[in-house]
Amino acid sequence: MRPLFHPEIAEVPLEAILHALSDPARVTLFVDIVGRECSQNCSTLQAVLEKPIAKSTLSQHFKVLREAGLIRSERRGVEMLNTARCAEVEARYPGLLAAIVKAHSIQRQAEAEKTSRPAGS
Amino acid sequence: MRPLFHPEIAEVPLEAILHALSDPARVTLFVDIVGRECSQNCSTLQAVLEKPIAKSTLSQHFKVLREAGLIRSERRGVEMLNTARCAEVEARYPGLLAAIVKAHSIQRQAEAEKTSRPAGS
DNA sequence: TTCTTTGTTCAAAATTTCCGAACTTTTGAA
DNA sequence: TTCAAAAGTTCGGAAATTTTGAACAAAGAA
Repeated sequence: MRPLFHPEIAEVPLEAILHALSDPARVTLFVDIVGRECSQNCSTLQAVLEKPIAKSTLSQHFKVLREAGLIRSERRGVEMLNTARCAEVEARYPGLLAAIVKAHSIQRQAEAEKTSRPAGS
Repeated sequence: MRPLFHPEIAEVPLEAILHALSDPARVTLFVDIVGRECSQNCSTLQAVLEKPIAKSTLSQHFKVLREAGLIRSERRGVEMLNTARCAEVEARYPGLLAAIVKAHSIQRQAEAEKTSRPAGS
């Protein structure tokens, strides 16, 4: 298996970062990774998604996050441990990831309130 | 011609905003609109793009920005005047647009320096 | 009216994404 | 060792999205 490619943040276009996080599944996975103490493998992380997706699609999503410089994936035995590269991205694009993670949280909160109060109350 | 649709920011998923700005042409157009005092029509704004694109593609790009709640387009005679909806987006997702606009500026700056100093100097 | 300018819509081509099947790598059990 | 299971990757075709030229619509000027 070819070694995984991890670009320097300086090599990653801003558009690639935004594209990586413009997918519902990917931004959810990334925010979850950011919020964890310990790195987790891909299959475990899939559990945070609302809709189940194919294993090959999940692999592709992790590749997109990795090549956007957002996560680092290390092989640990048979699994991959994924960690966020927040500090590196922050060094180049200050405030970017924090704003997106916060926005995601705000959206989740709004959805939760919408669900608990079905129609105008 | 059907009236243009402008969603409430609360109705726009975060992913739609990120997707709208994940395209090189769209983020460039948007950042340009944000930086202008006066609203501009679509054709004029096309001049800020590096690569020329088809008129129909440009129209589609503005539609994507509009439906992501990022710009407001008003018909003024035969042309469309576009303005950014920064304040509204800021109210829901604090810091998001500022961070992206700033990141875009940082990237432009880095590209400029790279061009003036071709290979390691 | 007729022409020009600006932007939209439509349908087909080009590109990207998703998924199932097959494959690789590593671990652990027999 | 050998075999099987687990976790991901790769590949090829199907499905979805994007791009584009051509035709169309609307407003204003001649």
